[in-house]
Amino acid sequence: MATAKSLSPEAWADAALEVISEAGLENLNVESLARRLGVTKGSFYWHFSSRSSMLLVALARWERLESEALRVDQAAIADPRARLRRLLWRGTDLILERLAPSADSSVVRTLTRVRDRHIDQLAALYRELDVPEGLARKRALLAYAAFAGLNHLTPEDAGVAVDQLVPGS
Amino acid sequence: MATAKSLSPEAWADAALEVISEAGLENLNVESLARRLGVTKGSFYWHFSSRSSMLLVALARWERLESEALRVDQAAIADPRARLRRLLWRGTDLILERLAPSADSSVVRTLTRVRDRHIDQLAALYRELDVPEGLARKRALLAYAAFAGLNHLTPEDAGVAVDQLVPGS
DNA sequence: CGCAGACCATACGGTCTCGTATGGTTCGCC
DNA sequence: GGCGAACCATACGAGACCGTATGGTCTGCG
Repeated sequence: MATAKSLSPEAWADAALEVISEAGLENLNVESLARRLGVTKGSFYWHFSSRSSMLLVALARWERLESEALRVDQAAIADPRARLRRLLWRGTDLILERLAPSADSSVVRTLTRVRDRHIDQLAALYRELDVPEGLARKRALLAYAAFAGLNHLTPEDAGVAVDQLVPGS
Repeated sequence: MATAKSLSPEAWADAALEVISEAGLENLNVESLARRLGVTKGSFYWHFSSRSSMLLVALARWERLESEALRVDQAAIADPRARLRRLLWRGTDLILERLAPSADSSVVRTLTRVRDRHIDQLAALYRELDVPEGLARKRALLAYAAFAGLNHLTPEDAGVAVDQLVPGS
């Protein structure tokens, strides 16, 4: 069974992010999270002072991992068009979608930062694709709106939408 | 004080839709809803058998009102471009946004119907604007993705995004 | 008048979840 | 060997919410 002798805060954060991705933030509760890790609440409240403090750690971890994964992902693609397409598909990230409807202020702050980074990155890509300066940001805004709404379409339809956001394809 | 002598199911449904628009579906609970209407739970459970049955009524009412309001709205605008622009701005409907993250099956069914109507309407408008048949539906899908993601932008940025979805403007 | 039913208040039981209290086990280290 | 801290189990209290039970009030109507 490989009974891991001890749990780290990161293990809890990762499990929390899994739950958020699968069932949304409102279904993230301490006891089911503990069960998922094979322990009980006693363990949770040893590692964290409250549910919300754990959420802070999980959010910070997600922001860091998301940013890093995006960086690596983008760096591995030479063609700007392919890079743009890849970035757009990240709109279907489930955690992003599940976090969006939250009114929690720490969630909102995190999402705002991530959003701004995404928009900036989209604008940079359009500039790299020879879209004139003024238009690049406008295109980025349109692309981001679609990016944020992609999961409301079927994957095939989402593909059709993404295609139209990649110039000359 | 104009103490309304009696409450109708529609009054409950309207109040529920307000709460959903303001605070989301997960914050819609019977007692606070009753307080908003100046009564107690006793009244609620006389009019409805359960919270979920009331939600069904509210959803049906929303779908009907939304559809009717859209029809009237569109019929009053002659220019197809203005009509398209107006339709796109409906993506910022708060109820639509607040309902989207729900996993409730009746909510999902309602939203699917509304979505399909919106996409069809977008496609029809693009055709009316002389966009070739095959492209019209593609444009509609892109427009809908953006439509669904508009509230993730500031109003000004949303305006910039919408502009790019209206041909020849 | 007086009754019946519509409409609402109040009080209660049940469930879920957070957080606390407290006790048990394991492991490094003197 | 024994001590202390890390780590976890178990049991409990508190609050939010759903739904039920039951009783009160008002109104139309025979």
